[in-house]
Amino acid sequence: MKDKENKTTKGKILETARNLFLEKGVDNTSIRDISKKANINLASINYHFKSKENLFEHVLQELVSTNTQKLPVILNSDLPLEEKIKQYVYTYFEIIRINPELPYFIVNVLHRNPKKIAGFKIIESLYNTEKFSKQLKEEAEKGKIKGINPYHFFINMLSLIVFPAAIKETLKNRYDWNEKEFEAFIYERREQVLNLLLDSIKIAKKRG
Amino acid sequence: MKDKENKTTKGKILETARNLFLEKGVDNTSIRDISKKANINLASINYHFKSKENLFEHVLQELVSTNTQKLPVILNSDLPLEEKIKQYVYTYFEIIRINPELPYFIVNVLHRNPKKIAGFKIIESLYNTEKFSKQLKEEAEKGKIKGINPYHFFINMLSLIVFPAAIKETLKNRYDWNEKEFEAFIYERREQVLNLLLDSIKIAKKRG
DNA sequence: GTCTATAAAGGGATAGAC
DNA sequence: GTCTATCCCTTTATAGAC
Repeated sequence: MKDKENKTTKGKILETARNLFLEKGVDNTSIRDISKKANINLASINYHFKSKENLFEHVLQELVSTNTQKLPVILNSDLPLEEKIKQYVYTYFEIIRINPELPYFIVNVLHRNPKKIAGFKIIESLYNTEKFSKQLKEEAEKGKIKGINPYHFFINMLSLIVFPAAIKETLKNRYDWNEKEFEAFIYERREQVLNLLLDSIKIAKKRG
Repeated sequence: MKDKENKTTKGKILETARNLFLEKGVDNTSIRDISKKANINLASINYHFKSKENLFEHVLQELVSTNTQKLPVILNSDLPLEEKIKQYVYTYFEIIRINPELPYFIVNVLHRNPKKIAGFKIIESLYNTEKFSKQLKEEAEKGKIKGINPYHFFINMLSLIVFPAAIKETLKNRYDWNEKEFEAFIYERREQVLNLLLDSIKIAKKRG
């Protein structure tokens, strides 16, 4: 993704702003910081993006659409339930592996201005769970899986995948893990989470 | 808790700062905001707390110790495993019910300065899982529960409990829940999470 | 311990020359 | 489209009178 960035002024501003926003948060990054790091004149940034808030919205749109577009596609696909959950979990873990700062960034901006941000189409689509909910309900009715509140199941998925990444630095500090050790933990966690989720809706087989 | 606040200047500053930090975040709250809302002279705040960062640290200490001190006590108690998990889950949900902004606040400040904050004794104690880990391991060796990586189990607990609260406003917006509906969802979730956690380590009984 | 006043720095944004 | 210069506001923090 970063390699494809065209090196126009606009592109350079977006790239630098994205990196700084992810690293330090939107409110702790000034357009002067961006100006310095990108080597682009301060007034030029305002010329291209009109305001910091507008620049932030562009960065958010680009970040979310580039990184998470696969998730709603999977959720709304016609895949069988188990395969769907597997792909969703694996894809989400891979997104976070590539972009480890994303979970905290999203949690942060969602809280900054919930009404506004939650209304963004691109954010809304992440929580498009209608088809998935219907699928869970139907499979339960067929007796293939345990009955479960689909909202809870979806939020279980989200929580188990996203939260550890959002407190990554704290876990590393607390348990004295270096980056490699943390990565190994997360890699192992991928299977762990998938199994937990699948087991939680699995109906115990009769022995025989 | 809030009722016990003594109405000294220092107490009023702490209370107002806490409310504003929880509501808007530390970086979006100025000491001027605190000054206005508490009706206390700006210079007086700096007289009592020396700097905003120092005030923040006092607020954090007070918030965490007041609200979460029960959690490490439960985790390090001699309760049987199942009862321990139950009390931990229930207590955590109750803490969040009383103080719904706490999860986001903690996630936020943990990320602001991870090295410094994670080093606070009061924060460290929240992640004191040695005794609990040992207990999980021993029960597994006795064949009472499934073997599981204790870190994963602990982080599963944390994630399932804390994350939904950290994105509360987004969930409310997305699914058109009012405060009451969200509370009902979380109340229901409490059982859901507890069962999920207990089931995940339960060994299937042989039929007989 | 509380007040007014102000220093000193940093922030977003724009005017106007090129 | 890019530059310098600057406006104007907010912020943290402190000096010094009371």
